[in-house]
Amino acid sequence: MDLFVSKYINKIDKKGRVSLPSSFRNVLPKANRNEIILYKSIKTPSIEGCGVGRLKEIAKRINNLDFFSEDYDDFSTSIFSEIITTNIDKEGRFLIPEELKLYAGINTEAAFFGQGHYFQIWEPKKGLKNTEVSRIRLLKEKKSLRMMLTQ
Amino acid sequence: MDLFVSKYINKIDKKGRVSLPSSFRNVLPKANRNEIILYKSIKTPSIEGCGVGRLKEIAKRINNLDFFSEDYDDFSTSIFSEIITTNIDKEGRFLIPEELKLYAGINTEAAFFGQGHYFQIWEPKKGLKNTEVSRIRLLKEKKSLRMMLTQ
DNA sequence: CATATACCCATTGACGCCCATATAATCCCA
DNA sequence: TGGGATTATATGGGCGTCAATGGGTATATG
Repeated sequence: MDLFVSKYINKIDKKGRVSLPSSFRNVLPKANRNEIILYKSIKTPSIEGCGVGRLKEIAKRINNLDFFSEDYDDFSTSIFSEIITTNIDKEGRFLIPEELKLYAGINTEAAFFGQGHYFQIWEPKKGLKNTEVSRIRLLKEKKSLRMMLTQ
Repeated sequence: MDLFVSKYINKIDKKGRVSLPSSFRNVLPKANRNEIILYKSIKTPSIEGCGVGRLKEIAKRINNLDFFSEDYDDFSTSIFSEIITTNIDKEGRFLIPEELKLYAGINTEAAFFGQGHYFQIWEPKKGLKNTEVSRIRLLKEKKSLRMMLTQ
């Protein structure tokens, strides 16, 4: 599987280390399997992460926005200037920078949520709440979640 | 046959393993015959499953949504983070995650129902009950449909 | 020199792999 | 065509490996 899927809740130890779920590590290209990038999610109090290869994709997305719009500046500033690269140790663990932990309200545990080509890291309770709200919003709006899944 | 059809009731052993019915295994592409994805059914207290190929389809579809829209987040959260991939061992067995077993009320036995391009896993009694209710509903609708047509 | 980070090793529990058996299905040949 | 032999499937259990976690120590970096 070459997508980030499922969710995991891992502990943060005294040194601040947390294991990137094994299935997430396997998504990273064999070449750069010991490095990921992290940045603040724009729309939620969470951290987003992915392999370094994904940077190009993000750049493309932003490039597709209207160059003269405020969004363009906002996104490119908030995302690019805030991106942090972090190394994964031999055991598959990495450090979440203090600033990002604060932003996401993370303390002793981190919840990893697969999002396909990237993933999110949440304070567990907030993350689970968010999933629920997301699902309810989709069902309420009668958006065809079912079609997405079954057709 | 490249469709999931028929129904089977299999035991869950002490280790939590259950055999994926042989005919279901044969539906999976030879390439990814040792991995399936599972997720909570939206409308019923059951688990739905299918091969990983479907997941890639879904990923493609979500990726085509506006990256910065709320829908994008909702879909990718509700789908990717809720999907669980699980491996099938040499004997054709797999583990049903605890969370999904709870959702479906499954304990010692699992009932597999073919649904064409995907399948459902039920607590046996609930599953049989559901087929019956389904059948009755269908008959009722047929009846009223016929009345509509002939009156 | 002090703090932070990387590397090494250890522990625990879960999971995958292997082997075994019983029952059912299929085959094959007289 | 009948009946024994072979194969497949569902199931059970032992055991090694790996993932998640904890901690000690070296190294780096300012």
